[in-house]
Amino acid sequence: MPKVGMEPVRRKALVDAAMRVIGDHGSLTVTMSEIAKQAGVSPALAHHYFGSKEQLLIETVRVHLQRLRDSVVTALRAAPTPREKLSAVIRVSFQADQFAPETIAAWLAFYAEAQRSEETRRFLVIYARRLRSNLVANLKTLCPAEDAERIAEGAAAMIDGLYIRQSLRSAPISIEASIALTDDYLTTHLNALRG
Amino acid sequence: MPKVGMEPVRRKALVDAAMRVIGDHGSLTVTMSEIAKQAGVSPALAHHYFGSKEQLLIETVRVHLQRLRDSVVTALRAAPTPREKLSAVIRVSFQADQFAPETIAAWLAFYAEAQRSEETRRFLVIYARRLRSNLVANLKTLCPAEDAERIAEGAAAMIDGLYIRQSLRSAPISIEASIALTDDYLTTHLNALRG
DNA sequence: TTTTATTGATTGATCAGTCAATCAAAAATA
DNA sequence: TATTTTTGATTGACTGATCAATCAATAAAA
Repeated sequence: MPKVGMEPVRRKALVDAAMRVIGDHGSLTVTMSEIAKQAGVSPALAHHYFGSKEQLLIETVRVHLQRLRDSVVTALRAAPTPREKLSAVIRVSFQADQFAPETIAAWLAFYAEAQRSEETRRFLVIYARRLRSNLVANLKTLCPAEDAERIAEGAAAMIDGLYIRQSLRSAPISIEASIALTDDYLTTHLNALRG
Repeated sequence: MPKVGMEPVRRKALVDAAMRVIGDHGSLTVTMSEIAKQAGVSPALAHHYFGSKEQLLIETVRVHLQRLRDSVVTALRAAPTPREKLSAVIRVSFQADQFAPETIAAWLAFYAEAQRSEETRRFLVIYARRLRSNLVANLKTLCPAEDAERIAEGAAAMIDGLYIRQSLRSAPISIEASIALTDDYLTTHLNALRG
């Protein structure tokens, strides 16, 4: 059985398994056994590669935020104009896989975890900053800097809010509607500035 | 020591203690011992009155949502016009005690818990519906019903989003700024409808 | 032989929940 | 009023379950 070079394979499998289990469970109070089982290995192996449960969870946040970041970068490259880049940022936030109930449940759990884990908090802060800075940078080409900051703050809040509200699954709003609502926010406020 | 009629006193003390411990801890993974200690009683007594940890936590959500509701009702009564009622709803959401880091941490934990506890989820759904319906009712007097629904959705999302973003404590935005941002959202969108 | 991958078995800690016992106020009774 | 009974309040000690983490052992590749 034992083949050399399994480490990266196992690490990826465990990180993916963690995300899935956390999403299903809707909480970070998952056991190493559950995660390991989902990844098809023994709990001991998970400890072998990650040292502790906390490290595995931190790595899970890190990897998934990295993937999200890659999506944003790709989407930004594909959008030619600032206004289209703004829409692209919004669209990525509401991508199908991001909007899946288990994904939202997992992110929610990470937000809660950030209250205790400084490292988790750091990752989420970086994500929040990046979202904001992407919005501000493109807004600045369309309106004064001061307004750009304010509108970005509102848009970021709306994205996070729409996202969180999905987690309750009451009056669930579609991906399209969420995108439209946020996009409309930008359009209306930019128009208001022109008088 | 033992006096009769302690039950309501103890229940309140335990519910308040739970909220405080959860807020400090930033998570629902708190022990009955911690809560009981904070309330100044033995863990056994907490079990005596609430039966289980889950019941105590559910009661904690219920009580605090009830208090929030009372604040809203009072604020709505005091506001004379629909437009002022809208601002009142927004203002209550960002009240000083609501905006305290521990309070936000606690609500975040409850949102996460709602993924698993059907009863917790029910309470939060009711809160979300009530917020939405308060907004819609007053917006309808100022614009067509269809627009009212849309604007309410956006405002509710923005409120939740601004709230959640405070939990990361990065680029923290003041109470006043949060209120202003949300209020501005309403004003701008209502104006846009008038052409 | 040395190194890497892997696991079963075990340990130690933590915790929710239980229970029997205690204490004092209130109610009933003499 | 004095005495007994009942009841609510309260806790310390205990139990059983869960789980993260460890470790020694095994198996295969290098």
